[in-house]
Amino acid sequence: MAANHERRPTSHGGVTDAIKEAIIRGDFVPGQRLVEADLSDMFGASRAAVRSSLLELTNEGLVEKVQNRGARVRAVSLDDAIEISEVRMMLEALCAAKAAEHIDDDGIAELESIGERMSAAVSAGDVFGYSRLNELLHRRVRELSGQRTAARVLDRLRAQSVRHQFRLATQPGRPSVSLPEHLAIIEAICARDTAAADRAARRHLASVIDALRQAEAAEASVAGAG
Amino acid sequence: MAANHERRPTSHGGVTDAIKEAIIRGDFVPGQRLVEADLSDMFGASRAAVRSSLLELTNEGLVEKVQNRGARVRAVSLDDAIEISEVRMMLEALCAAKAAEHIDDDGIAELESIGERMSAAVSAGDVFGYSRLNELLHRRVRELSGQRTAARVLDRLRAQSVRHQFRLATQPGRPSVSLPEHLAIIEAICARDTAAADRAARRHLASVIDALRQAEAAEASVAGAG
DNA sequence: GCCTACGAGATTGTCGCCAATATTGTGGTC
DNA sequence: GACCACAATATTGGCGACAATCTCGTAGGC
Repeated sequence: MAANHERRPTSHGGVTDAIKEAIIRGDFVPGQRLVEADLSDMFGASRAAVRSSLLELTNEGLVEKVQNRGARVRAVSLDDAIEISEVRMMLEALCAAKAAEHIDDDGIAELESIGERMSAAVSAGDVFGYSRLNELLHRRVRELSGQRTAARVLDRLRAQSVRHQFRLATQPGRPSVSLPEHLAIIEAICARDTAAADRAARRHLASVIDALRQAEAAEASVAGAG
Repeated sequence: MAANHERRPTSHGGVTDAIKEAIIRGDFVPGQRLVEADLSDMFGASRAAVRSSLLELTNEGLVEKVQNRGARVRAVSLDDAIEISEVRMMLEALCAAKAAEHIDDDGIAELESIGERMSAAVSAGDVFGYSRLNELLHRRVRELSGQRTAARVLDRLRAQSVRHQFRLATQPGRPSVSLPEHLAIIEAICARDTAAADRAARRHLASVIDALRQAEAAEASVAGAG
């Protein structure tokens, strides 16, 4: 298993999405070589299509290419993840504030529904469901903000850091820390309080960075002890 | 002049840079169609090279491609420019704060030198020189911050908005508004005052957004009167 | 006179081949 | 026994040609 990339997208966009998904899902691990001919067989596309897809994904920060030495899945270090989270802190705060400004009644109902489902998922210990709601919440806030420039950047950064994101989500005790932060963001946006939304988003991302730093420290001590 | 794109880069990177420069310099105007065969002749490269360059520049937000309908130079609207400036406000503030944290004596000397030259350029009415120093200052702050993720994003956004940037710079009276803002950023960073650097960068970008909005209003009234 | 269907030209999308470069394995020499 | 030069292989980079698609002009029909 872990490999059912046997569609026939043939064309550029399809191959790009397929490879992107495979990287995000973890079918291709960080550092793994991506040989054009192999991908070409795997997805049933021409080498040219694979080639342009690889170029596009390089621009998105998901793969790294070296002249005449091929492409590999980009390995996002913990330092990179922290940098990404710092940028996200700024931009998610911007989007949260904008969302608070522009939100309508339908949006409020939707966000509140997401909040309730998140609480339920955490109560039920449904880590995976909570993780998906987490992603949904962040995406909806980005969309509701109407700030497409920031949304595009955040999309890319999120794709780059899914692995760290997921590791954090499965960390024991993490959901009970992040849930109230998420609820605070929802509450602020639904109250149309831009300043509070900004602060809540900042606090949440600061907490993410803290958690990453702790993971870094834990890993270092394990490495030292092992 | 306005057209001496007759190098022979042949390879991908060279063509990409050449087209990018041509767009940034204004040799290709917003909305202009970019026909692959024409570019291929113009730069002496194969169509495949031009093609991959166009794809890369699409990802950078400098050109827009439509399926089977070709590529055009992206026309960045005033609304787009304001969005971009909003994102820049967040990220330049982050970089300024980080720069204030990490800066060493050499960096301080360099920034102060840039500040002095900016003052001199404004005194002398050297708009073009001031504009170049402006870009230099922002770039050095990005680099000194050590935040490569933010720096990469800012690089792209800046390339997208050069046209608006330039129009602002040539607006009469604008330098005397932006100079003290720039000097405040330099002073805060050199004093290693992260909070002040953050505020100064925010204030500067807020002023840019204001200027853009005024340009929007002025244009609307001209359009209404004409 | 206007609308629709068709066709010629232009432009992009895709593919397979060949050359250039890096990597790996082998043999020889000190 | 280890190091270096060289050749074989694997992989990427670049190019030209062909097919698919779109645009625009033209002719025919209502």
